[in-house]
Formats: sequence, C-alpha cells, structure tokens
Amino acid sequence: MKTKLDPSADLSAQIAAAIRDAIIDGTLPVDERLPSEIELCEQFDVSRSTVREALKRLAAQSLIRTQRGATGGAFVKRLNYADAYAQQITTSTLLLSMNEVDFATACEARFTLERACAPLSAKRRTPDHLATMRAEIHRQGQIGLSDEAFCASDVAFHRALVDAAHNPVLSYQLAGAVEAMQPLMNMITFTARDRDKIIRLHTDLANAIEQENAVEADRVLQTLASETNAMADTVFTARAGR
Amino acid sequence: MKTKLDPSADLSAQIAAAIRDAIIDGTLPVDERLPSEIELCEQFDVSRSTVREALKRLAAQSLIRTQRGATGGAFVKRLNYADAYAQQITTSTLLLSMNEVDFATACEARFTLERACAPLSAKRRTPDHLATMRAEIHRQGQIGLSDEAFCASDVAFHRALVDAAHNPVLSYQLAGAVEAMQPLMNMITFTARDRDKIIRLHTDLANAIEQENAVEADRVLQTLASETNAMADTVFTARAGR
DNA sequence: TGTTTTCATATGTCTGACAATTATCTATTG
DNA sequence: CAATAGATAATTGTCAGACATATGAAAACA
Repeated sequence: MKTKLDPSADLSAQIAAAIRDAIIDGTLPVDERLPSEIELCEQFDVSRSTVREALKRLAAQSLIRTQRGATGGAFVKRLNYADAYAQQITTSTLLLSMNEVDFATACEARFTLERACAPLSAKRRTPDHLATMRAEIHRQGQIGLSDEAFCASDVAFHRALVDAAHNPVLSYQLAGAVEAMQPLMNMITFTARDRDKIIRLHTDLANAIEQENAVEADRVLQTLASETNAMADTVFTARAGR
Repeated sequence: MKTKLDPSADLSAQIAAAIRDAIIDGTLPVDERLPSEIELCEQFDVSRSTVREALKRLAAQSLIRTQRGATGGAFVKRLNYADAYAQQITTSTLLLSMNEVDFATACEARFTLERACAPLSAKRRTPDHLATMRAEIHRQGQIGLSDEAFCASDVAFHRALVDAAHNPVLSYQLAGAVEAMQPLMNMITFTARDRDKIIRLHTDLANAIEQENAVEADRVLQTLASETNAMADTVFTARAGR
C-alpha cells in the first residue's frame, strides 16, 4: 500500500506524523513491529535516509524502540512513567525558562496544584513517604549546604508529598510543575533566616500529613506559598534596584 | 573543538543529548544558530546522516527549528505554549492508554486538579470564558449528538473552566489531565439521563463561577467527579458481566 | 537608483555501500 | 543423539558522495 505525501513539505515529518497517528489511535498496538526500513521506503516511496529520520523523530518522543539483528526492527514502545516524567520535566522547564514566565505565576500554579494533592496525601501517606520528607528536612538544616542543594532537597521534599497521594497520574502531572520551578528557585539566594522559616514550615507540613490533618496541611502550604513569593520579591526588587 | 562520543552506543542519540543539554542549561540561548550540519560532522567526527538524525530528534521535541537557504540552519526554538500543549497531551494520552490506568485513578487526578483550579477561576473569570462554557453546555443538550461529540464538548467546557483561572502555567499543566481523559470517556456510552445529569451539573458550575462562588463550584465538581465514576462503574461492570 | 542575474551556502533527498548485531539454520564432532 | 561451532540471512547503524531546492547577498545591468 503506497501512502501519499506532500512532496513540497518535510517528508520525514509527514511520515513520522502518519506513524504517530497510527500509534495514538491504536492502529499500531504496543509491541507491534513496524515494517522494516526498506518496506517503509517502498510504502512511502522515499529513500531510506528519509525513513530513518522519521523513525528517529518517533524515538525522540519515546514512541518506538529499535532493535538490531535478524528479528529486529522498530517496535511500538509502551510509554512508561519514567520516560513520560522525563519528557514532561524537560518541556515544563523549557516552557518556563524560555518564556519569561514571572515567578509569581509559576509559583501560584505549583502551590495550587500541591494544595489539591495534600488532602489525598494526608489520607494515604505511608511511613515510607514520611521518612523521605523528614530526611529531606534534615538535609535542609545542614550547615554549609549550597543554595542549589537546598533547592534540590526542597524539590525532593515536595515530590515525596505528592507521591504520598498514591496516584501515579497525579504524580506525573505534578512532576512538571514542581521540577520546573527549580531553575527559578535557584535564582534566589536564601538567607539563613529564610531557610529556617522554610524548614519550620516543612516540619509543620510533615506533621500535619502524619496526623492526617488535611486542613492544617493546606494552611501550611498557603503560608509556604506566600512566604516563597515574598522571598522572591525581596530578591528581585533588590536585584532590579542595583 | 572535537567532542568525544561512545562509539558503541547510538551516535545520533548521544549528539542529540549533548545539544539538548546545552539548550536546557542555557549554553545555547533562544534563536541561537547551531553550527551547520557540516560543522557538526567535524565537531563530532561523524557523517552527515548521523548529524541529521540527531537534529531530527531535537526537532521532534520542538527544541530546534530549521531553515533552508544561505542564511539558514538550525536554530534554538523558543518553546511556545501551543507546542508544549500538544506534546503534553500526546504524552498524557499515551501514558493512560498504554498502561491500563484504571478509570478511577485518572478520574481522581483530573478532578483533584480541576478543583484546585476552580477558586482561581471563580475569582478571575471573564465574560469570554463564561460564554464558552455556556455555549458548550448548549451544545451538550442538542439531540442526536454522538457520544464522541458529547465528550469533546465536555473537554472544551472543562478547558474553558481551567483557562478562566488566567494562569497559563496552570492551563498547560491541566491540559494533559483533561484531554487525556477523553479516550477513556469515549469508552462510556451515556444514557439520556446521564447526559441530563451532567448538563445540570455543568450549568450549576457555570453559575457558581459566574457568581464567584468558589465553595459552590467545589461542591459541584465533587458531585461531578463521583457521578462520573458511578457512570463508568455501571458501564464497566455491565461490560465485564457479558 | 532600481531591477535582474548570478552565486554561495545551507538544508532536503537519493543512492549505494559496508559495518555491526542477532536469530536461525547447518554442519561438525564427541 | 546432543552439543557446539560456524555459516547465513535479515535488520539496523554508519558512511560517502551526489544532486535538488531554497534563499540571502553580491554582482551585473538597465
């Protein structure tokens, strides 16, 4: 079956789109083997390089995997959470860093979503997630910790909070919001007093989650949101003044 | 400057990763022109096909755009919301459809996030978004509407609700959650009574948003969540019984 | 000065070749 | 007969070189 393409536009993009659509609508199920490169050449009436460029596009989106050898080929890949997380974080991070999204907007989005998560986390938290949260709080209190390491620990703390909700879809959706904030947070230099304040709020939050107190957790998150905004304001206005 | 690669692994993937890292960490700023394909060949000591496959991988992630001609080349692309939306929706949809995420989990994630959005939407809604919501409610009431069209309108309604919060980051994050549900919703056949119930709740929700009544909006969304789950339950148990 | 032509440069595509990997078949040998 | 070693075929990965096409800039010309 020959598939027609528009010769004036990018051929490899068109081929990739055709195959991608087939994967999304289920025509090509998971683990199905695509035709070999040579067969695709014939089907789309293009050269092998063009077919290969199309396949690489799909591989970049984790839609296919390839195997060499006799029974090899390109196979529809089951999109796993790890790959999806990675893509989501890359996209979210770039979206924020390239579009000069102001800190307040990103911050609002992040804490709004986290607050939505907190009631579920309070209800379903396991000792495992609580231990992670406590461990990160401890790390945040260590002296000599760099700002970057402090931010990284902050992200880990909040990821644990989200994961405690035990809903992988929710975790996936929030991964972008939480992780993408890190580069923005890294622009802030935290004073010792700032850190103390954050650590105290983190402790309050962990306690509230441990006690399954959703109302208190929400209150703490609101405070954390406004404190974070205030710190950012201080830093940015000071920087603008110079 | 020659960059060393591991010759035993996929060369084009390594080259793509190297350039991607440079874009993410800001070494290559937006609109910067990458070296020409020939120059990249020399830099990585590979053939042009390999370089091109690497560039196509980056293009698939909307990280670069290419231009032909004398002053052409590959340029770091500013990731815009439209591209980010599209990628997010593709990834989310596939994640749900390929991993047999059960309806309840996906539904919980979606409504949890939407409920987080509702207070902001109630505060900031404009006549524009309200009009979209009302228009979709009207469409949902038309007789002879297919299940698919009903679901599509449902998605449009909820997107308008989310967009009313006027936080593009939030809209982006929720796009995945809301749109990815559509294929799952399409598996449900709605009875006329189901539709009436949903339309009534949508109307209540639109009214609550119009009156800036966040508490009422949250209540309606909770009801909508449990009703949706109940409908899905009915359908799936009936289907399992056959 | 304004227009057309030419040219240089870059990506897009094609062809053909060889390398590397791997499952399967085949022959050999104990 | 069974186990092993080797040949074989299919498939992706990489390379080299060519031509097509698009496009901005310089050169030639009116």
